[in-house]
Amino acid sequence: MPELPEVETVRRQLAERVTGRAITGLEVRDEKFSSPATPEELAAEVVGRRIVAVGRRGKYLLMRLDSGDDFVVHLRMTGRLHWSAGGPAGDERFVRAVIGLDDGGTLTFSDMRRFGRGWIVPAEPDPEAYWAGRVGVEPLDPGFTPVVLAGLLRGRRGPVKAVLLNQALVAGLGNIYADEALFAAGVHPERSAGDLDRHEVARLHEAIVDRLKVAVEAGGSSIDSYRDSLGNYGSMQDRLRVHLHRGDPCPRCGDTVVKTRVAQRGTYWCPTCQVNR
DNA sequence: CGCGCAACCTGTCTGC
DNA sequence: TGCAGACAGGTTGCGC
Repeated sequence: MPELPEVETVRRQLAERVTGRAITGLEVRDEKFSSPATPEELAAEVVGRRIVAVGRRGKYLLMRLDSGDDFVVHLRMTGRLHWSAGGPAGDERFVRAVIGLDDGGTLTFSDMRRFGRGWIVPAEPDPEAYWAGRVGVEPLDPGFTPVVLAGLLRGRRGPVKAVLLNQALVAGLGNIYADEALFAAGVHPERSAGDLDRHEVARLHEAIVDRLKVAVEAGGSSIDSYRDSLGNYGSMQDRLRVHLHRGDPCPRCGDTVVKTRVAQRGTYWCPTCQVNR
């Protein structure tokens, strides 16, 4: 499922290919894509506009338009944004929207489960107010430090994994990289967030940054449906240490990786390396 | 405010 | 073999 590394991979590819292009058409094939706005309302904001930059906030992909507005796309679980030099691409059954570009290229949004959306965050009056309640610190920005992480964990009694999944606190971690970061840090996913000592917080901070950086370099994890914007697989799925590895030996100690439910999510961890003290 | 949980979807897996 | 139900998980919204 697309998390920060997958969205960042798509962002980099699109930045190279669509920056400077004008949007010549928006064909919405599934009205859920633009909802609650109508397809006509969304098209009115994007058609004729030029894409001046491609950015990212957590798992949100942002195409900055020359109007100053952001055309935001969220892939949710099974969304794909596919760029092609010619016409629409991707699995015809699941194509939800087709964006035409002035060089003849096409961005095709497909999404089996129909959770993904595209919408406008207007430049006025205050886009930051829109993001403030949704996305927290960017874990690959210099502003993400052990002290900042400690502040986010402080006073919270819920499981530390729930904090990592909360986009309003740390932006971009999902179920895959939360599991991987907790394993790399040697922290049990159900540890009460506020109970971590400063050494554990430091290890967790380092693990989050490291796992995300490695995953970005690997082009993300292609589990189930994820492909990048050129239709290629990532390779991080081959380097996951515990996620999806129930029953396999822990790569560190050899004990058996287990799967339980934490924060309403399937959670993979090592009972020896991640002790809930 | 913090936390848990249902809902949104549909293809695939699991168990009887 | 077939079919019902569980499962997958990012985000929103509601209830306590």
